[in-house]
Amino acid sequence: MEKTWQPAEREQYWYAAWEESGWFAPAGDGDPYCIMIPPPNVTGSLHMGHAFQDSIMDLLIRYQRMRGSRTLWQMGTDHAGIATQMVVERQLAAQGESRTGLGREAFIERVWQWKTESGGTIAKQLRRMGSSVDWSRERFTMDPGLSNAVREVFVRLYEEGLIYRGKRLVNWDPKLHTAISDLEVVSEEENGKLWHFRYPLADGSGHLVVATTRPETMLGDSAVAVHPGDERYRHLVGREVELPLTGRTIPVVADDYVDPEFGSGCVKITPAHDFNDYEVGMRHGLPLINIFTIDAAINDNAPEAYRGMDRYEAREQVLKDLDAAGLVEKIEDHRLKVPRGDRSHVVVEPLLTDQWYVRTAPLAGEAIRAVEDGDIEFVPKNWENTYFAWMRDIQDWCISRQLWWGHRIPAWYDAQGNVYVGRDEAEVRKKHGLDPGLALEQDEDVLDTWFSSALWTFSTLGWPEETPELQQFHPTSVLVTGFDIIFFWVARMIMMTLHFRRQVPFRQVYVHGLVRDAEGQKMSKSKGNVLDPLDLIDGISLEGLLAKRTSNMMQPQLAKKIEKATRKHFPEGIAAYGTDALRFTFYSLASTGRDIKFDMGRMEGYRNFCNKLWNAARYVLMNVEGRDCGIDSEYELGLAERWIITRLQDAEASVLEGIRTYRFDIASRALYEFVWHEYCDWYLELSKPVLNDAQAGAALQTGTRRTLVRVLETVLRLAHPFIPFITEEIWQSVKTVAGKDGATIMLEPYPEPDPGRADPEAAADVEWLRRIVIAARNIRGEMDISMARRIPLLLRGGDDEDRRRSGENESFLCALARLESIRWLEPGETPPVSASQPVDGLELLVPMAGLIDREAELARLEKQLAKLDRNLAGVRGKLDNERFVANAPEAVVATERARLEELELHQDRIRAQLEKIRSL
RNA sequence: GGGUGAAUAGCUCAGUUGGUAGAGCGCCGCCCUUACAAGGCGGAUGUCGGGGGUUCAAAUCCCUCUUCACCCACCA
Repeated sequence: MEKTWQPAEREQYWYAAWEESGWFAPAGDGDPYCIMIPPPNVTGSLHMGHAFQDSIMDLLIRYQRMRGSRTLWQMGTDHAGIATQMVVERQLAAQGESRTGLGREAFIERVWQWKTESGGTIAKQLRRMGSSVDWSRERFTMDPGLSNAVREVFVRLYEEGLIYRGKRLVNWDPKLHTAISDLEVVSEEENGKLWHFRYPLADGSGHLVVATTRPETMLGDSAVAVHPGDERYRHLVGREVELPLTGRTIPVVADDYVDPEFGSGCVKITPAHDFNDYEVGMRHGLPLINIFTIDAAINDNAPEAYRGMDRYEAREQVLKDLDAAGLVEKIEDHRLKVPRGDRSHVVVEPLLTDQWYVRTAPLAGEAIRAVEDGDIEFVPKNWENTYFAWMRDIQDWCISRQLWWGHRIPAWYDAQGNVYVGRDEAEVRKKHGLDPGLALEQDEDVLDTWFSSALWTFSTLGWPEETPELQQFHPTSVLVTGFDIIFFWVARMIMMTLHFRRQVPFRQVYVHGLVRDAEGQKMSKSKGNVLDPLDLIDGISLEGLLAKRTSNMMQPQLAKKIEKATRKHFPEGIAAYGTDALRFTFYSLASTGRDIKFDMGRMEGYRNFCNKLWNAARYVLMNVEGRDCGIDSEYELGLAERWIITRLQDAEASVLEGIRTYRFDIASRALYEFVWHEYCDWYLELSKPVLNDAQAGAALQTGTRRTLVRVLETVLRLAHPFIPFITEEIWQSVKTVAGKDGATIMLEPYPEPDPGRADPEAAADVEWLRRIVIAARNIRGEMDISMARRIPLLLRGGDDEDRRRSGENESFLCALARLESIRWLEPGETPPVSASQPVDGLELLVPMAGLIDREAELARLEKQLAKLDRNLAGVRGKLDNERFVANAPEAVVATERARLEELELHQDRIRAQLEKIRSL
């Protein structure tokens, strides 16, 4: 084995080997276990969020596979309607072409072409993460099977009256020229103004004042509303006002919607361009005057002077004109929420259009109940509240998009505008008995991407066919996802699946946090703080990283700032840490549901951990290869062996519990702790005196070798779901000496703790041993005595148990504390002047002659004494409190009493030592 | 306006049913002791955001306040 673990070549080698062997596919006849991958954008690339999420899923999958479950990790990608269409449109624009120029068919052809070109990226990257997805079953939301499922669902919902078409006010994205759902609108507070305008009363008897944040919409006003109880304006209700600049008059209406406290208490009502005003308009039978084109420019319904102007241009003009007419009362600064499209980032416009909707309320009831009844369980549980809150107030879902890339809506129109819905045109004609000569046009629109995603758990398994996979793997076991798509995806999957399968889509939803940068900022291209998981795996130079972060920027002016920050955080670029280190970092940071700040320091630590494991394996092999490891021969387990086996059972139990409860931080810490601080720090050290002692019995040495190998082999299996590559690499080297002959660690059984193998006495003895060694090392360390120098140790006090233990473990003590000798003081014997350290009832003494500096020892003892005094004060405080003694459980009081005794003993000893040394 | 989460060592974070505050990184010493310097050994470091309360005992339970983050909601 090399001196350090070199992930670069070996990781890719092993992944290819696993994949070629077909080991990722479901196998065996164990209980089915299935995870559906949240389908990444087919043309996208892996970001830290994916890497995190995929690491978690792969851990669960590998764990289940090793346990013997029939395990399926269903792979697939999403066509990502808007996102993908935007990318291709941008490419076209760069070549001087356009979507509309190409025409629908050619454009879609181009998108498919782009999918073929770039569609492999994410798959390649997933492989680098070690993700053991079943590639043979890979699906795409627009492949024939899934498209069929989409049509089936649409038609059935339509026939059940759960899908309808209607002219409604929707969120319109004027840049992308499509409707978007409420969820795709993000509102942020921005600085704006509140303009107060005077609208003259039609009879010339004065005016009223309206306040607005959007002056240009006044061109579409069809009323002014006041609160019915507002005394100031009661007399105006029912009268008419002149709508400036338009030559129209509009009524004053009374409506509860108005807040008399806000602004002037009069609200201009623009039913075609504001959701609230729309409602008010409906209540009062007001006309809807749409003044915007699909670009949000002024259309022909507005006065001629404004036609063709962009909305912001129109705003300026309206303001100018109103000002000229002397109708501007005042202008105030105002913070307002501005709704923007989550993709285009332009301000969305409420616009009256024909769209398709899913009636969600009837679907929501079951979906709520499934979670209430525990058929679906969120982890952590508090996300259920978020889910409930949204589901109980759910709005109909606008599913049509005016895009070209996506599932075309299976609806056809005749020249009269009659709608026919069916799986295809032939079915429509047949079902409705339409004349073959009747011309039908299919709906131009496509479905919201999330519509097909909502069917993901069952469409990927072959629905509407009742396939064996569907039978076996549905409901799936757990959904691993981010909280940001609970509404977009999780809730809709639950509704659709319950409706069409009468089954939940998954039994658990594990909701993980967001991966943020070291400063807690969201990673985004525009902030230039994005980390590419592959750069962490393979490493990247500073120049490479800078180039990556500052190329193709939407806002090139930020490049300087990004460069500066990047130079600060990564002055030497990024080292190659390997996939295992990255994965382990994710696990260790994945505590319950909170966001994680990605910390390079931690990753370095876990890279070192991999290396530690690697070197432990080197040590083991070095001592074991070609020797008898007791696989089929006589062996004897010494104290250290019985202890490490005991600790291994504990570690296994902790790791399992961590995985079972989705506490990957706990599981990974248990592994780290065991490997580094038990196995390496102590057991490997304890094995040395045995293996190097010519006097030691052969059976004991065999038992030691056996245990070295077997514990290592078990730890590799225990760690494999976390760090698959290095464990496979090492396992291949140790499997033979460990008496194993499997082809791969990934199909070996997962370790299970066996309480019967625990040996509490051995555990206690080694615990004692550790304390003695640490105490001796403490004297050494504090006194700066080199490890090269062996020191004599004197023991005083203690009981028979202490004598037994020291007698049985002399060679361990000498080896680990680098002792020259151990000697018990005879009762009444006066020891030489020594440095000392109490351990329970025992006192360790190291003669000072030639070794220890008087002043240094005095300082050390003073320090210890001060610490003891603090502890003693605490304990005495408790025991002097009568109420504590009276009320606390006896066991707690007893512990404190014992502790007091011990502390006092130590205090006496240290005082005696101090006196003795001072008197020198 | 509602809701959620967070605040613990210089940094990133654990802390299970209340019972002596922990890890990693960083820091300070000493060590190239043949598995590992990506290492070993030893060490220092906290009014557990503030204030109340319950209790013999609170990082932990209750109330309240402050700060930060996020989610939802129609205030022109």
